[in-house]
Amino acid sequence: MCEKKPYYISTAIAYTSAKPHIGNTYEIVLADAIARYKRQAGFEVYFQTGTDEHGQKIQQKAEAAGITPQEYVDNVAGQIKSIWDLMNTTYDRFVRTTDPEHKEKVQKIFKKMYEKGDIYKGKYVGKYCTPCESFWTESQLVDGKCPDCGRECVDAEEEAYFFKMSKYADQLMQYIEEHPQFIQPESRKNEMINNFLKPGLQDLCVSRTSFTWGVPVTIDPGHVTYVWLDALSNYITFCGYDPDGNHSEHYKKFWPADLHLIGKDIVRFHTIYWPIFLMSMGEELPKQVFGHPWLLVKGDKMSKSLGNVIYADDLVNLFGVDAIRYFVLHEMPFAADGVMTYELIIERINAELANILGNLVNRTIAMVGKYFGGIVPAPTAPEALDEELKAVALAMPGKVQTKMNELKVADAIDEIFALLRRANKYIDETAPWALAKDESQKARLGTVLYNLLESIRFAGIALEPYLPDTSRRILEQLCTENGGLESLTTFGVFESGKQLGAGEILFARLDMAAKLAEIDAYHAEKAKAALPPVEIEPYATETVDFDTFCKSDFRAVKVKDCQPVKKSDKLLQFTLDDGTGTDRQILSGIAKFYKPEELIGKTLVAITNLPPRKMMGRESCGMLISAVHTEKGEEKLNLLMVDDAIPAGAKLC
RNA sequence: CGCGGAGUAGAGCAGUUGGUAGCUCGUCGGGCUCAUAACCCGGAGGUCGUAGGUUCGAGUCCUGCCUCCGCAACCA
Repeated sequence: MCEKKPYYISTAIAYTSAKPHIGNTYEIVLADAIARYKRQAGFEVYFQTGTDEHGQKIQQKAEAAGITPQEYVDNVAGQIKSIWDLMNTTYDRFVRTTDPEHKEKVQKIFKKMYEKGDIYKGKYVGKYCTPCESFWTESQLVDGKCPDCGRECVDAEEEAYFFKMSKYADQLMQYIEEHPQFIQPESRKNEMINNFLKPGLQDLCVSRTSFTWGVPVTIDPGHVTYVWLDALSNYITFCGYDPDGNHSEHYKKFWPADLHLIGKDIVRFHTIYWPIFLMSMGEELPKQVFGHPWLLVKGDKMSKSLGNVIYADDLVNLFGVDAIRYFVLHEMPFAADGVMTYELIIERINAELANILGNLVNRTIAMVGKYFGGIVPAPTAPEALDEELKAVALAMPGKVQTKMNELKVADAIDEIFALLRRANKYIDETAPWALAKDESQKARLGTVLYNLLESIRFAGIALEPYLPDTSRRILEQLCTENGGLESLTTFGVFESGKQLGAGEILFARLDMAAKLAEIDAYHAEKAKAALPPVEIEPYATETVDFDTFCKSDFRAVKVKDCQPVKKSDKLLQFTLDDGTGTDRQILSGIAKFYKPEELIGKTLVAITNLPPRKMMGRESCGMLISAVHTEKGEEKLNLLMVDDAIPAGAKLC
């Protein structure tokens, strides 16, 4: 047995500024599907993911939260890892750029580049917004003013280290031309060449002095390493690269990476800066960078301001892991952005997972139970009709391989579903229920069911990279092991004579309206839980002078009678004893909070010298005083009730 | 004229070197009853964004125009 071929796949490391949404999560699921497939195809896979934890934004967020940056990133990195785990992803290593070993290596890399002359000290010239303490480029300014605060910016400069990008431009251009697969998809490659390489690369500023949360530059205290130099290095520092040259066996085996899987928004960093950094270090370049498209919600980019952010954990709660894996993997085109809506998810689950896959497995197992007592029959009576089904099954693994080698995961899944569709058709063609009525057709019936079970086994194994949990459940129902792709070279490997169980529903059909209502309720509940427990009105910033305050005549009043006001769902009508001997009538919009009868006899507080006002045709002379606050987003009100020992009419001052 | 991509059936998409327009969903009709009202078959629905050109023949090649989108260099 020859040694397995290595395959190194990475995702971009996630920036720990906030919890990742389903669009971010798509990347790890896609990488996982590829990694699982490569393992299945016999590669020794190294799958690395993790978090990018430095930068000004994180420092600011931590300050705002009143915690240290390290505490902040520990928390977010934990959230990210738990979502990766929830999605059932099989990364081999989860790396974090705050790892001391990584930081030390980055420092050495920086120094090495500096000593080589690729990094030099210069001056960064730009626009500076003094109140914001931020540098901006001309192009970032909005109408010549700070994009953050809108105030004037001034010309300013600061010391900084620059990387000589142009030195390696020709070399990179040549690499891109000689390796047509390097940048995928093609349109991104054109973008990079035309927008960046052809006009000529400018030197890149690779240090910052405006904040401290980063990898310190050893040769010049006060400077921290540019986050991209820090972040991109993760692909080698955690793989066993040693700036001093004593690389680990792991590094020698896996570098250069076979695939950096990243979002299309950061293609530039991975196909220009990163290769050039590697050239400077004298290391080989990754074989391929794939800038995957984005997952849009109803055609819009997910963003907090649009309020359309969808998180993976919520989706998993609502639909289950494999349904969501299936959706993102199958619904995303290779190069264009994919669209996600709840309606679409439900449609896909019903039409494909429940109807085509789940129902096929279920009806087949049910027939084996009904006609053979659950014992797997032997295929003793083949007919010409069977050949087409067998041919589709046997061709499927090769078709999947072709698609997966092009990273066309959605198309690969379609190839497996083509077999499932063909199997459903085969049932119709052979009509097992008709064969069952004729005892002389028993062997033929058994053969038909065997062919179906074997086809399901093919699909079950092939689905493992995409729907790992479902794959396992299918094979469990067939009482067989996952024999890997090598068990899919012959049709007829499935063992007959075994006793199968009753079978279980793999994916239940969802009722569109009911599920959408459930989703609404879920989000409403969640939104409520996220609201602050108690919220109070902001304090008045204006002062009121003492004389003005004294003009308000507050009195203790006793409730003689209280009645709801007809045709009003808010108002209560109070008859009050205010100590004058004449009843005072006040209307108050608190019916939502109190029942009239529970207030009779209580001693309340009212302001009595407001001008009388008509409400619903009745006069209100004054206003009852209440305390108001918000609880879990809900308005709460409590009438101010005072000691019953206080006589009616007593003045409050 | 900054660069690039896209415009094909109600929706989402395929259409390699130019040779009779396909797939999935939806919709309508039929079949079947093993199964999760599922599965199977069939129909309707497109002047392939637009105007020209090359050609015996253009969704495919060329040119102009319209619309949408991505990128445009230190916001990581």
